[in-house]
Amino acid sequence: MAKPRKRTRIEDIRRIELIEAAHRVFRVHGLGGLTTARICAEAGLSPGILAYYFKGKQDALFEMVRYNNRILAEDVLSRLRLASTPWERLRAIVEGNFPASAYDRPAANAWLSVCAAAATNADYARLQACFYRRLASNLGSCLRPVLPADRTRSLILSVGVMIDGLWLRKATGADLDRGAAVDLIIAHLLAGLSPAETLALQGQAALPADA
Amino acid sequence: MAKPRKRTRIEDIRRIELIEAAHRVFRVHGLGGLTTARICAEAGLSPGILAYYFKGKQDALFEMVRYNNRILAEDVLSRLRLASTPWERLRAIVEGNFPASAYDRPAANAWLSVCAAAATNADYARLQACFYRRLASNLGSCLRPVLPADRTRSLILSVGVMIDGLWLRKATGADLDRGAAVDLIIAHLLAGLSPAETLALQGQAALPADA
DNA sequence: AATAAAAAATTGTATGTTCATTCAAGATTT
DNA sequence: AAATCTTGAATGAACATACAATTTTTTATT
Repeated sequence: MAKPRKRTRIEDIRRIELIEAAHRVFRVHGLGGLTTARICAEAGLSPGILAYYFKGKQDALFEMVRYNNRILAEDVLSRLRLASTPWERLRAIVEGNFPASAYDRPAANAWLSVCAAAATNADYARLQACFYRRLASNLGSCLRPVLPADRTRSLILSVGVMIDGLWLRKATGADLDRGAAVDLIIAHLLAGLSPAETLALQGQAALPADA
Repeated sequence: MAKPRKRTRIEDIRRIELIEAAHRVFRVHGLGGLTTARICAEAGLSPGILAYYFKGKQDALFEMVRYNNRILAEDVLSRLRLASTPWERLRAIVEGNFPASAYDRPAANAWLSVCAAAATNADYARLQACFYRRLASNLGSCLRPVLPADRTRSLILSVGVMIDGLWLRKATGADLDRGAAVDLIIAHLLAGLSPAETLALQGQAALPADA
């Protein structure tokens, strides 16, 4: 097998510059308005450069969506590290899905356009599946120790559905802020739990906090 | 003012044929794969004809989305006519938002791509706003007579959010059928209502059924 | 009814635009 | 001077739209 060529410093820098430029354009114009020319212009480079550092537009976009997902995932992770009870972990997961810096209309639209594109783009679909799997796994680790399996499954679904719905509503211009979104989901959780279950979630750390 | 020319029979027929053809292509390929050529081919006509009956592609697409919305709205309406208690009406609204004939992956994707496009297309945005307004108004007419204003508002929001989320999940290929979707929302409603409120909704028709 | 004239409907091609991608040439760094 | 990086223009594909030519339907006239 061919020894993979060691990356130049510049190559790494430019790739990141282009990915971040694409991300900025993406957040404003969505997937539809994302042209190679615009990305390069945003990065302050000439239009041909994109093909030099990426296999093509699709390749660059894919890296950009990964970059976007990583930001979300890290927000959740950093919040999880501060949580000690399952209930705090639950809250951390929900809050992490509405980052203060990203829960706005352009971002919601951008995310929506990726969901729509996932229908015909296997790479996007894979990223999305991975995203959902992580969310389900995170929620499950909080709920499973306290709730019966079917209740756990149903809450994982309904919380996931509400997160999606709240992002979609944001994309349509709904007058919702991060706090309202989180509150709605927390209220939904509380309504679906018995007092005893709530106490169990709040009172004891069913798993080590840094698992 | 000019007397509006009476429409030829053929003109009406062709417009509907083209709209329905567009709708079929739309359901399979989403907004992205919707080209004038494909629409005309699907209708069994030649590529130039679209410009004859519509101002352009955008015009045809707009009519097609309206057509799509009308199908949904009529499903809800016909169910509402059969309902006599507020609870039945509530259920009718929820079920009407997941028509047996349309809650499938292609349709969900198509709908998603319209939501994404609404970000940059004022016409789509207007249709969408109208759609949400009707949903909120329908739900409100059931809940308002029984619940305090803030509870009503919050349930209108959460049910709407769940409907959106369930469609979005469907678009990503989630293994959900119509029944599961409806059940999830009904369960959410029940969890959010006190026994007395549930009884009030089930027991008396707070408004005439055909209002 | 028959026929001619006009209007409407339809076709298929041509045109222009947008955009991703390619590449030869030039600039910069190693 | 060799390797790497960058440019800007050229190429070509996909597509909406415009339109001249042709066919079909309707209307008017005898």
